[in-house]
Amino acid sequence: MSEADAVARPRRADAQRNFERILAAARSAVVERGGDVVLEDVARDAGVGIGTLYRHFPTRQALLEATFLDEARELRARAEVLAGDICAFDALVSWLRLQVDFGLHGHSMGAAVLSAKHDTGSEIQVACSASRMAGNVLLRRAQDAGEVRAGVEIDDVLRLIHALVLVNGTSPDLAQVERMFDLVISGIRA
Amino acid sequence: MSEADAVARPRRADAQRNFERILAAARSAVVERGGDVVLEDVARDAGVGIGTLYRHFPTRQALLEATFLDEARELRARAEVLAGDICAFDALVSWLRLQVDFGLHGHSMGAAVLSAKHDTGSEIQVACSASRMAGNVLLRRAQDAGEVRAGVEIDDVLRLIHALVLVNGTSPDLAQVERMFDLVISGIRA
DNA sequence: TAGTATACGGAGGGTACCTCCGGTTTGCAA
DNA sequence: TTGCAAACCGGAGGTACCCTCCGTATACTA
Repeated sequence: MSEADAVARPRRADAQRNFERILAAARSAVVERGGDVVLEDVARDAGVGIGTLYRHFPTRQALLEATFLDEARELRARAEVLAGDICAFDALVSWLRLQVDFGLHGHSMGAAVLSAKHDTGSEIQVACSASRMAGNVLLRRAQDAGEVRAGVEIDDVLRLIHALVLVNGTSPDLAQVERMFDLVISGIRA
Repeated sequence: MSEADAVARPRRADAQRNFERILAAARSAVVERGGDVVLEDVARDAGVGIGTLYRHFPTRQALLEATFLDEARELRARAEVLAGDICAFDALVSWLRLQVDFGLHGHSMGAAVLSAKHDTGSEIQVACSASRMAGNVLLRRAQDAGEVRAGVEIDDVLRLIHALVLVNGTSPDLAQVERMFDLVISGIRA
């Protein structure tokens, strides 16, 4: 049922090539222009017609999600590494800070995408879920260590962090972002 | 230098009437459709041409700010009332919750507008400043009572609250909003 | 190499934004 | 009251972006 299965019949070579070109163009466009990319520009940068772009990514959202997929996967991987850290609380904080860094450093759309609702089973949904679960491990560990208040849920924390990123999207005041981040961290602390 | 002074020469009667009609239409449009109102619809609802709308409100932002002006003023007034409360902490929390309620209950654009940069001296900027200062009184009082951590700044708290509202703009899960709000409150608590 | 499923691309229709300017209305002065 | 200049109105139209549709081109298969 997953999209990976749907590619059982391999794509034509040109289609595969264009898919990758579009994604690459979209990535750099999102990095430098944020979430309100002009899709026609992406197509042009990719050396592809607008129709081709829309065939591969039926909606604007689909393209942005694809752009964000790598990031979601890396966040999961990082969480799993951090789960081996000695200090449970520091590990959690590091992971959360990573979300802020990712969000601010170009991929400002990440937060918006992450906080949106996705079709169950979509690649991005799966990746986000996995990332969230990995984060949840960090959270629970910190709670077991008595360093994070009981009752705090990973979804709420993440959503708050993403909100923080979103509102500081363009031209962020890094000092303020830092203080707001600290505010959130204080909020979860036991 | 304020806009109020600029109206020294009174507007023509029809201009005044249209100004108010447009504002009224914009308000109800924003309440039911959020920040991405279609300005042409607003003009039609106001019984006015699109050109007239743009003369009174040169930019989309200007219209939204005008829409939000009352809210900003009321938030200030509420803060000043709450400053008389017995419990400083409760007063602050009530005021912050008010921001969430206002933000969620239709005026979902409020947060976005509030968190944007405005021209110094503009009506909205003045109103926001006043509101923020009134809120700051509540915060300082709670800090003096030892109920809020020292070092917490009103700007950071408000921005975080507005971020919260923004990210829960359309179809908010009220229970989650509540939990996120609690998270913020815990974050400022001494 | 020929046939076919697949993919390409851009013209074009739709929506919303904002500007511009000819025509109209209003308020004031005589 | 009447005339006039300033102020105002309204919508046509240019721009930008979105997304769809379908005739043409291309890559795979036999």
